[in-house]
Order: sequence, then structure tokens, then C-alpha cells
Amino acid sequence: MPEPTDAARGGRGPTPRQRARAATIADIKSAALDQLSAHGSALSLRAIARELGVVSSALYRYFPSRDELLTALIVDAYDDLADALLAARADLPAHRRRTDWAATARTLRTWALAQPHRFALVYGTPVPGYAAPADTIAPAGRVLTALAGAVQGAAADGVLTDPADVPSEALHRQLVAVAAVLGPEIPPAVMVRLTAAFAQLVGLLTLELGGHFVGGFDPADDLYDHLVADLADRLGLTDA
Amino acid sequence: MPEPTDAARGGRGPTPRQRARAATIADIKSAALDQLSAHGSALSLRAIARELGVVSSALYRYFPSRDELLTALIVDAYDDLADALLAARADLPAHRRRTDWAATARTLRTWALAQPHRFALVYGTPVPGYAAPADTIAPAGRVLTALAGAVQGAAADGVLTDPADVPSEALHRQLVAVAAVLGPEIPPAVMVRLTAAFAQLVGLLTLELGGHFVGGFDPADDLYDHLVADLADRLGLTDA
DNA sequence: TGTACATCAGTGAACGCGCGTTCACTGATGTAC
DNA sequence: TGTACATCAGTGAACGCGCGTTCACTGATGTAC
Repeated sequence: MPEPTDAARGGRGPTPRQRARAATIADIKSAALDQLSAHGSALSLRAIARELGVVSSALYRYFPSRDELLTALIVDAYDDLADALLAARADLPAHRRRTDWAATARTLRTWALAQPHRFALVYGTPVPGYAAPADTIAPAGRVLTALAGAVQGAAADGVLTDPADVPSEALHRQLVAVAAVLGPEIPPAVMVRLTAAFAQLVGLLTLELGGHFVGGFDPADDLYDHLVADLADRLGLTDA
Repeated sequence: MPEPTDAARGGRGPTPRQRARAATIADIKSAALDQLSAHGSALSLRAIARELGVVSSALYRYFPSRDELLTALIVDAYDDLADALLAARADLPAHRRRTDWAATARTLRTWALAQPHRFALVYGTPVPGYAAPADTIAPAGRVLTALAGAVQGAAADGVLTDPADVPSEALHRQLVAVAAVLGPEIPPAVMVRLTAAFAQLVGLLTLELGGHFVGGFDPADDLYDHLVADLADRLGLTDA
């Protein structure tokens, strides 16, 4: 075995070749993102190669196909968004659940407005002929967990007022199953509101990025902030 | 002027040629929709021509460019959706505003699930390199007006309980302006909730169509119905 | 330390395919007198 | 009613461009003994 694994090198870290390879992969992804942000959702390997000053077939050393590159971009986008949300929550004092929620939700918008093409990549219309593989499920879950964080915290503290909504039995089962993943202590009646809140945020950003608020809520800052606060009420979050 | 206008023919209706032309235009649109539903958002004039058994340049007799065809599809989708929503509301007894709202919102989902590609066309990620022209504004407004119908009716009847939310001054101005178009009698505090409701529905459908509910809310029927009812409460709608 | 060898990154040509749009043209359909 | 003419739909070839992916290859970099 001429090329040793990382472990075989006694934890000395990546070899120069491995570092160069990782750097090239990062360059490819970066060029791909540049292209997405410039020309919408059309992703061309040849255009990426051109931007990198390399022949198009060279990319096949790094990604076996265009779809694999797309998947990597999606996974990265989820991870980057989750990191951003977690960072926004990181330094908040515990028990300030309302502030926590608002900071998280506002960061979602900031991230989406700053990189609309990445938002489209994960929450937009699926790219023609592309089906998201299983690899994206876990990173997508990280985002949801981050968004559910404030509510889960409040639930764990026992400071949530459980609303009186009574979901149907089938919905109840789904809510329990989802809560088991996102926030085990979130009661079903809150979980359904959290889902509604998430859908509302995604919808607001979809509409804003799609230009549907032009001439109406333009800018949409106040609308968004108002609704984030409204959702905090609905979720029973307080700073007390 | 050899080819007379419709008016010049004394209201005898379209000439055979005009009828043939309209039929061909309909065929082109229909083939285009078939293609969108089959291959995602990629719309190819040559593929449409192929399906119609015609040479690709022939399409230029009917649409000056690919983008014009796309615009026509978008306008049609808005109009078709608006018609569907209005039809769902048409036969309801007046004053049953809650039923009205629920029927409208459910029809939105039915329409979206039946023709996901058309939903994507109007509320999905903008197609790469395509900017929706002004022609789409009016049809888009028809959909919103239909969705706002129940609330506007209730407001006109004076049976809405105006919530105590106080929007910021800037948001208040936007809400008044939007209400002036969609429902003149809808007070700002209700208008903001209506906007939130619309965003929530769009978000739910975006997530459902994007496969984000697979493994969680799958099927999402109960979730959707529950939230539609919840939104009716929030909007202060009753059947009384 | 020096040499034989394996592995890697990147090349360049090719395959087979797609696309939107233009242009001069042929026939058929319709209109005006 | 019959004829000259205008308008239309559709053709076929071409322009100039794009794409993903394969394959045999050249050098450079690294490894093992």
C-alpha cells in the first residue's frame, strides 16, 4: 500500500497531496457556487473547468459526475446554514428563549438573502432531473434541529404553555415521531406550531426571493420581524 | 387591409385562420407543459417542435422567443389557479367565511399537487436567466384576491375581530397599500395575518413538493388541514 | 541515500448529443376588386 | 364569379454555440526497499 491512510501515518495529519486535493475540491465548489449565483440554477462542469483554467475532464478526478458535485453543494449549504444558525444562538444566555428564536429566525433570513442561490438549492424547486440522495437527510436535519433549539430548550425547562389544539390521531403520531428527532420534549401541539412556523419562514423567504413582495412588502424587513415575533408568541416563548 | 380585425368582421367571431392559430398556440403550450412536468424546469423549443411534429423554426410564427412562451405559461398558470380557487368558492353560502377560507386553501393544495410543475413555475425558484415581466403582475394578483376573498367578505360584513397587534409604522403603511388592492376593508392587523397565512401555505407546499416532509409528514394531508383550520382561527373567520 | 515502481493530477481529442435563432423559400389560404 | 395579389404556416438548411462523459496519454509526486 504505497499511499498510506491518515491513521497509518500516526495521526500526522493530511499529506501534502491530500491537502492539495482538498484545496482543489474547495476551489471547484467555490467556482460552482459563483456560477450558480451568476447564472441561476444551471450548473455546467465545463464552465467550472474554464473558470479554474483546467480542462473539463480534469474535474472527474474529484467528482464522478455532475450530480455528485451538486449533492456536495447541497450538503455544504445545509451544513453552512446550520452552522450559521447555531452560531447566532451560541452566546445567548439560557432561558432567553424568545430572543433565541428571534435570533435564529432572523439569521435564516440573513443567510438566505446573502446567498439566494444556496437557499434555492436546498429549499427551492428541485433541479430538473436531479433527485436528492440520502446523504442530504442528515445535514437537512441539522438545520431543523437548530431552528427547533429554542422551543426544545423551553420545553425542557418546562416553561412552555401547551396549547389546547387537538391534532387528529394520525397527525399526532407524525408529530411525536418528528419530535423524537428534533426535540424529544416538545409536545405535539407545540410541534405542529413549530412546523407551521418553519413553513411560514420558508414561504416568506421563497416569496421575497421570488420577487413576489416587490411593490407590496418591499423591503420586507418589518414584515419579517413582525411575523417572527408573532410566531414566538404562538410558540409560547418568553425571555423570562 | 386584407386580413380584417375581429371588429371589422362585424362581430362574426374569429376567422377559420384565427381559430387554427389559437388551436396551434394551445397545442404548443400544452406540449410545453407536458415537457415541464416530465423533465423539470428545462423548457426546450426544439423538443416542443419535435412533439408537435413540426420543424423548430415554425414555433417562431407563434412566439417570438422562448422567454415569451415561458411568460405565457406563467400567466396561464396564475389564471388557471385563480379560476380554480374562485370555482371552489363559488357555490358557498355567504357568511360561511370559515368554510370559504378552508375550501380555497385546500384547493390551492389540490391544484399544486396535481400540477407541481405549474406551482413551481409561479411560486418556485425563478428559472435561470429569466425575469418575470410586468404581464404576470395582474394574473398573480387574481390569485391573491381569490385567497383574500373570505377575509375580505368577513371584513365587509363587519364580523372580523380586529386583533391587537400593532405593526410598526412602516409596515402599517405597506399593509394599507396592499389591502387597498386585495381587500379594501381588511384592517392592517388582519392583513398582516393574511400575508402570514399565504406565506405559510406557500411554504408548506414548497416543502411538501420538495420532498422535505418525506419520512416526517407523509402524507401531509392532516398537517395541512390542521393548519388551514388553525389559520382560520387566526384570521378570525367563523361560519356563524 | 539511491533506485524502481505505483499513484496521482491534468491533458487533449473525441463521441454524440443538445440548444435558440435567422433566413430565404414554397404552398396554401384568404381577400379585394 | 373570376382573377390578381397579399398574407400566412411551415420547411430546411445553416450559424454558432453549448453540454457531460470516455479514454489513452504524459509528467510529476510520492513510496518502498
